Amino acid sequence: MAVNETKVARKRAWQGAIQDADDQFAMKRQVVLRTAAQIFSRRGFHQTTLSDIADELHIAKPTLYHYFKSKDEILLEVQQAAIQQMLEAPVDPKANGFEQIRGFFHRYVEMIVDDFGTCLIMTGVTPLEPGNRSLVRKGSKSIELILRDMLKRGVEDGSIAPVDPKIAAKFMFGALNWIPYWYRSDGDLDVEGLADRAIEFVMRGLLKAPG
Amino acid sequence: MAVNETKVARKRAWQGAIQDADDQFAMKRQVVLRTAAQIFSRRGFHQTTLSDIADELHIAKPTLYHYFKSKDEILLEVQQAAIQQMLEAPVDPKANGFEQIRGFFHRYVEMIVDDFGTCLIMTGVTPLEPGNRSLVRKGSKSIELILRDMLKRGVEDGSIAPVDPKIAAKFMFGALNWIPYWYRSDGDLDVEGLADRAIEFVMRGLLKAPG
DNA sequence: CGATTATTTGACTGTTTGGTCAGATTATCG
DNA sequence: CGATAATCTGACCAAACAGTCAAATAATCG
Repeated sequence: MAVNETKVARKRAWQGAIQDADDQFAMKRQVVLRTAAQIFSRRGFHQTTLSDIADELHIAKPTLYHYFKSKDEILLEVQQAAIQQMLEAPVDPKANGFEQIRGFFHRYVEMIVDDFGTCLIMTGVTPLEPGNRSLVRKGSKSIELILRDMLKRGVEDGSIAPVDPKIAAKFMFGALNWIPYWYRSDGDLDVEGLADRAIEFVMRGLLKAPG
Repeated sequence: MAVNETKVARKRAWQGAIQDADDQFAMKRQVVLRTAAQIFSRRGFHQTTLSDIADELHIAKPTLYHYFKSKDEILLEVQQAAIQQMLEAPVDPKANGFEQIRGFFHRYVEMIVDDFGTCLIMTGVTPLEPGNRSLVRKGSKSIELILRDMLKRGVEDGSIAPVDPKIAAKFMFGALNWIPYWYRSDGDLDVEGLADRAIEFVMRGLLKAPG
């Protein structure tokens, strides 16, 4: 049963059965973050108590405070992880706009179906305290600006049709950001297939010569 | 100042200055729902206290319980209102799939930029208690099925390109559902303009003969 | 007017839950 | 082993907040 496998894996991860891990502390933090991200996404931030997270990990609530200073910090780190995954992705500087955009969306879909990315979208930034909220907003904005620049580049180098980068980016992100609300990775469509479909849908409007 | 105008209007509405209204009770309920929807969308359901809503209306918290039996019921009615707005919209049975879809999206954009629709999307159903959550999910599903049927019709009557109605609908709704997260009706783009852009983006993938 | 009903509210309660803390347990290492 | 540090936890606290209730006020109507 998949559920029990997950539980076993989680317990093993927590107890440090993975021998070659050097930094237990950092590793356990990661396990907390992943678990929290999953529960936050499923039940919502405010419907999830710290005890819920602790129970899932078979530890006591105060133990969480050994690794994080607040519930808010947990959510912040989850979301920052998702954002960083996008920001540190390499971009081929030699590719034209169209190709860069396709690569960008491929990474974006992968990011967003991951626990952290899903939590970034489904939980949103509203639960965060103002300071942290601004941080995440800033990160999200950076990601958006990357796409906008690629769109501009594509229009200029003629690899895509002339579009308003601001508006186009909004609709495109919308189509992709909604994925966590309906996509289940255990269904017919695997992540690769999803990415293909998503890219096809979202980029059709960018084609110059129709086909 | 727009804010103060809103406040005055709200107070007037509450106090029943609108003379020709017959049913004060029903009217005040509506005012509560609109106000709640706005605050829920802005701050999130759990960040909004009933006192917040009451304060905005210049009434006391217990007064709200004269009109609604719980916070949950308020959210439920807000979301049901949005859904009903879509479900009761007329569909031209003589139009082909393409035209029906365009009309559908136009109404959908109007619904979603409204307080109720925005709250439906931004607050989501997770805060609702299970029974009510199912109700709203069911309504949303009905809306989705309407679009799917139109897509199927369009493919069959040849007015749109052959697409998988299920997947296409998901991406299309995504692009539109994300609107509340970025669109401000007080900016350059008015609702009509937004609807045009949205429909253009979302329907480009449905065009058979390109152009 | 007086009486009946609808509307409103100040004061209160019960519960939930994020967060704390002192002490227990376990691991590390000289 | 013994001591020092890291990890973990049971018991507790304080604040926030949905919801209650008895009583006050306002509206309706004979």
